[in-house]
Formats: sequence, structure tokens, C-alpha cells
Amino acid sequence: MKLYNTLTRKKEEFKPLDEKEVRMYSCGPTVYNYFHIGNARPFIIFDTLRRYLEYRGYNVKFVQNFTDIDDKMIKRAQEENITVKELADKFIQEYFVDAKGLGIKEATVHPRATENIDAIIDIISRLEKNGFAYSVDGDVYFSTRKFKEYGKLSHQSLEDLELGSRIEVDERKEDPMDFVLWKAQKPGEPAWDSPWGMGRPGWHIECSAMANRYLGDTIDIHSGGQDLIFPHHENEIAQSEAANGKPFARYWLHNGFINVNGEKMAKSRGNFFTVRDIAKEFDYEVIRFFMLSAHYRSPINFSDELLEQAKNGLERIYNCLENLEYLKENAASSEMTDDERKLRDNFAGLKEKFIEAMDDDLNTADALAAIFDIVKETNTNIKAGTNPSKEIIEYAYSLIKELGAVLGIAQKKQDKSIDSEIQELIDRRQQARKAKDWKTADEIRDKLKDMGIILEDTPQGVKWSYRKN
RNA sequence: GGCACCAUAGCCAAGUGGUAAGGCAGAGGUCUGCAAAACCUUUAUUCCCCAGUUCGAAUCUGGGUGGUGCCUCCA
Repeated sequence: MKLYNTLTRKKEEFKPLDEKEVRMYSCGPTVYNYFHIGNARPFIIFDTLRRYLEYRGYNVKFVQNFTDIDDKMIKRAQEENITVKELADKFIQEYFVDAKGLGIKEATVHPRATENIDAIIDIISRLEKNGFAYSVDGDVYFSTRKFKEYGKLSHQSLEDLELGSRIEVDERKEDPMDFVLWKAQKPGEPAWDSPWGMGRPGWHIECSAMANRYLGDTIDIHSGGQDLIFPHHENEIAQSEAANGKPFARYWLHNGFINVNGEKMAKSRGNFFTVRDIAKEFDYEVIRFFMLSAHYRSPINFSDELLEQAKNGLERIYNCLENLEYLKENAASSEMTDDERKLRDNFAGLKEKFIEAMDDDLNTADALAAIFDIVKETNTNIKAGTNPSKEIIEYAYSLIKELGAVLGIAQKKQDKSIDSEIQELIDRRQQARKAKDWKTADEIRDKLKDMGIILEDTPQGVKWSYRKN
């Protein structure tokens, strides 16, 4: 498998340190709000990468943190008149609601910054001991000048970074590019005891500390949004490598942004949509499908129209699955015919196409195309009236399910329970149709539609389904 | 000023040297009592523009044009 590595700016063959296990760290949310559609992209993309690695047989140790202490957390908690912890607890819970809806698997570990203060203090102490950190009035800073490779991820020299810097220079820093590792407590703020006095961790250090604690000194994959390349990930590299004297992450993966009207969606711009709100209009799964329809490094636009397109595309896959379910119930023969065996070989080729696409830096758009190819083949060759065997039906069905599961889509189970009232209506409509009483038949069909049941008259009888939306 | 990225049909999008995948939407048809679903046909002689390299370029090089992001919290 090839992955584009931001560190080298090349697609590289992916080989984990341990051939069976992949250690992966992905920057998680700051839990002061529901997460927005832009935040959702890395969650979905890197969950897909994790699923694919597992599909290929790796045991994946996947760590995604919660930033549950920082300026925004404190500000929001004050506004809400609750403690920072209460705020964190609430939105961590809400995170899991949305994440579950989006088909994002739980990480192996979801560490919280506030529960790893000891690890954070430990790594800062090591930095201090190694001469990479200095303290001033209870604050602790990282000396960027001391870390010779600073800038290797963003491919900028310290000088270049400084030139464009609009940062307000804190007089107490030895260098404008130094960043804070530990912040001294301000009145009314949550704080923990440390060798430098009461205070709280800076943002960058928590990821270094937690990656180190849960995954070791050198990890395989570190991922996040492109805006984290600098300074967040650059700083993580500096911290971790200065503290441990070993390479930090071997592959750095960064997803592109979601734009609204061609502009980056961001909380600070106010042009964001929360996943929670979008999920009121569209199924969570539509959002996931939408994210997967483009390559993860490309910027994508976001609009209702695009979600509508995604919804319709996803529905095509579900229709195919439903048709297969229906055919399976009515299948007469069980063994494959020679023609069906050829079809099966054809399917196997399409599965290869899917794998090749995913192997090529997670080309989910091509992978989806492979699934659509399978759908097309299925619709064309396995259909009512041609008496397909149970074996080929099941093959096609499980293949779509299998590949869908890798992408985290097409996994919803159709509810096949039906109450007697509806069944009775369907029966009455059939009688009316038999009697060519189209008026009554259509009335019943409309009535059922209002109740959320869609009927389809297929060559082998009435097929019904709950209205998708 | 530095560093990146992008430009492919009405919309979305893959393809990165061998003659334009896939999805959505639209049109016509088959099936149907009518629908729905599905299928068939159809929708870019062409990939922002100009020049160059090449037997051959959407794909490489140079130059334009337009747009975006990072350099400050940010997915």
C-alpha cells in the first residue's frame, strides 16, 4: 500500500515497524462544541484508513485524543456557567453520538489530556533535562532554535516562518518562535500541580505525551487536517524527538479542507455546519459517503446539492442490496451455473480493482467506482426473471457488504418487520389490482406512502420498503 | 515575502505519457394498469490559456490566467 507522506512529500510504500501491528495517532477534537462537517472529514477518512488496514490483516492500535483543557474550553465553560470538566463530559458524550452515526469506530484508546497530566509533566521534564525547555514565571517554553530539524514537516526554515509571523511577541520568550509547553495558572482557571507550579498543559504537548504513553516513542502513522501541519504537528515532532531522541512518526497524513463557497469552513469564520444539524436533513451515512466520494487530500466543497447527489448515489447501492435480498428469498436453484461462475470471476476482478484503488493512497473515489461497477454487473446479470442461483446472489450480496464495510457504508439493516395493519393494506391493494380497480389500488399505495412505506410491483410480487431519507 | 495546493461534461469526480472511469442530474426507449426499481441508448474529438519536449500529453517543461490554504486558534 502506498501513502502520501507529508514529511517527504511523496507517495511511499507503507511498511509498519512491526509487520503485524500498526500504531496510529490521530488528533481528536477539542470538546467545547458539537463537531462540524470539517472536523468530521479526518475522523471519517482516518477511520476508513484504519478499517482498510484491518481489512488487510493488520492489528491497528488507533489512538485519538480529546483535548479537554484549553482556552476555548475555559471560555465556553464560563459562558455556560459550568465547570470545564462538565463541559468536556457533555461534548465527549455528544462526540460519540455523532461518531457512531457516521460509522466511525471507537479508537483503541481515547485519552483525555486532563487524565494524562502526569505523562505531560514527565515529557516536559525530560525536555527541560535535555536542554530543550526553559521556564519563566511558571510558564515553560520550548526552545525551537535548539531543535535543529525544526521545520522539516512544513518544509520551512525558522527564518521563513518568522518573516511571515503575525504572532505577538511575548517578551519573556527567548525567541519569537518558541511555543508554550506549560501555562502558569491564571485566577479561576483549572490547574494541576507541577514542578513549575500550578498550571495547565499547552496544546501541542498533550499529543506528544499521549502518543508516547499509548503508542511508544516511534509510531507508524500520525494524521490530521492540513492546518495542523504548522504549528501543531511541527511542534509535536520537535517535542517528541527532543524528548526521546528517536524519530516520532514515520508517515504523516493530512486531509484537505471542506470549503463553503470556495472558502475554508472553520469555527473562527462562522461558516460551519455541525454534523448534528446536517444529520437532521440527511442521513449520517450520506455525509460519510459524500466524504469518500473525493480523494482525501483534495479540497471539497460542501452544499445541500452535493449531499443530495451523495444521497442518491448511496441509494443506488442500497437498492441493489434490497433487490438481492428479495431475489434471495425467491431463489429457486442453489448452485451456480457456468455463466454465473464467469460473473463471479468478474466480481473477483472488481474486488481487485477496489483493493488497488485503496492501496493507492486511499483512493476512495475509485474504490466507490469499483463498488458501482459491481452494482451495475449485479443489476444487469442477477435479476428477476432469469432465475439466478442462491449461490451467486449471496456472493454478490456479501461482496458489496464486505467492501462497503471497509468504507463504512451500506451497512444498515433493512427493517423487515411489518405490522399486520400494513400487511392487510398491501393485501387489499393486491386484490384491487387483480380486479383492475386501479383507483382503490392507487389510493392504498398513496396511503402507505404517507405512512412511509414504498411499494414496488415486481414481476414476482409486491416489494415494500421504508422510505429512505 | 516564504511554503503548499487546485483548475477534467449541467453538477461531483477518477485518471499523471498511449488516445477521457464512476456517480448525480437531464433526454429518449424497454418493463409496468400507472408508478417505482432496474436495464438500454444518449450527454467532454476533449481535460483554464499559450508555447515547448515527444511518434504520441489532460498527464512532462516553461510562461500566463483564475482560485484556495498554511505561515495566528483552527480538521
